[in-house]
Amino acid sequence: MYDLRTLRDNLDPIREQLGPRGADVPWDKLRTLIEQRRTLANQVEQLRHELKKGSDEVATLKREKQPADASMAAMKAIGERIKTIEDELRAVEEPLTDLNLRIPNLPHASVPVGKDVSSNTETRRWGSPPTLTAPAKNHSDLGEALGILDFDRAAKITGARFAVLTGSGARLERALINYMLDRHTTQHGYREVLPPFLVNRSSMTATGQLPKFEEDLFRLRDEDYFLIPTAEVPVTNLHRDETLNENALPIRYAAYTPCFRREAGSYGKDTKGLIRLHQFNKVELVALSKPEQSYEELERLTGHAEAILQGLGLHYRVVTLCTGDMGFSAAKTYDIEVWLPSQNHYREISSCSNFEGFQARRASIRYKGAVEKKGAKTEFVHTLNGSGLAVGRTVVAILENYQQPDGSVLIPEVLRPYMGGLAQIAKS
RNA sequence: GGAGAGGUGGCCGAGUGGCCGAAGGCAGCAGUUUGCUAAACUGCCGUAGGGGGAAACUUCUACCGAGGGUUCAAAUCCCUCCCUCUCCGCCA
Repeated sequence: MYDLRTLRDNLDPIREQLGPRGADVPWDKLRTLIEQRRTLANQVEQLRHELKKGSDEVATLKREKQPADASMAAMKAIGERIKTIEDELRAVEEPLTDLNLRIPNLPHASVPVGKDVSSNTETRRWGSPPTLTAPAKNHSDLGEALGILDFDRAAKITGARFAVLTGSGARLERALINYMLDRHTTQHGYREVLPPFLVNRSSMTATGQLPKFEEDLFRLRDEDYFLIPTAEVPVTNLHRDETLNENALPIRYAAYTPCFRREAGSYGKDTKGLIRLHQFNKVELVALSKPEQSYEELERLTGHAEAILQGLGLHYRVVTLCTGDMGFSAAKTYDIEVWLPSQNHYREISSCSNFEGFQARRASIRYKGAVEKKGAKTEFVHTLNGSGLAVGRTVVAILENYQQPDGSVLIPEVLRPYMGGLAQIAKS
């Protein structure tokens, strides 16, 4: 969503900067609606001014016990005109707001231009792939053989794209959640949040999931509530409709939540295993910062997500997404991709984005200076978030990268305290 | 789920049709007084959008939970929805 005045004055530059991202925006219609809205709103304002003056006259006349019928009749006519024009205004504003909510964010100048994944750029790598003495097995075969993953029963009790973890598998998932949260809260300065997993339509609109991507979400039948696709939604919305004090920034939250996604349009992709599920666990990092510090904050936040992989000893690379591959709300995104031996390539395990003021405008999250300065304007904060990390995919990476020739899996050192000292998952 | 009460500015709280963007108080800011602190006194003190001005500022419009309606005129009357509180029931 854009400020209407900004949009009106910069429609062509915005269109140009969005490039292919703005391909499905009906620009001419948008331009027409903006102009119509302006004209109608001006008319309504003027008429209301007349009405207000006229009504005051009526009040004066009545107080002085003088006849007011003529004024009343005139004002009635104006009132009717206002009503007519207001209806027209509504008929313009509704589609205008809807269109405005469907325009994606502008990419930051440092983002590589391109139309798909082929234009993403690798920014850095850490570590190296493990040396396996036997051919790499994939995580679902390993997990099923170890008796810690059960996809058949998950399909029975729910359906495709769900998983059951049992025994050391369930404990590994829980250990990872705790390890991630502990590091982010005690070493990286985040405040832990445990939010609702269902949110309302306003929250989904504020962070950009709605109105454009409703088919990706699970929605309750009897209430207008949605299952969260990421903790980004409830956590960013903590401060919706608030004006924060400048001193409070930056605000950093870490939240564990399950995430629910319809995965519409991904039929046939990653059908096996834990990679793409309708429900998965994630520890999410969310930050609110002053605009001038948000890119510094993005680097920091990405580093915090990387620190988890480093702690676990997992090889990864960081990729800067190009303009065509970024999500709707993002101004800049780094994907962190972990090495998966069975696939012999990197898979996304975290996505860290700066949304600049895009979500903050939709959510009305602003800040103002601590000391009231003359001309100090209340401004929108910048919002950021990143996975730190997707827990299920971390389990995948551990199973595959730490697999042994006998089918057992070593537990990374840092997790052992969270696993009751367990050093290895073997078939029991 | 049933019954009742209520949502007004940063906070408390008055306002049941017009002179109300809204009394009064608290907090905040500026000043006077004061040996210091405190107190007292005076003034200022909401947000958003449009017009004018280099700016200080000025003017118009909107906003009293949200959205509709009645009326010349709505914080105030009517309808729908949301939220909070109290009691009862149920429940982890």
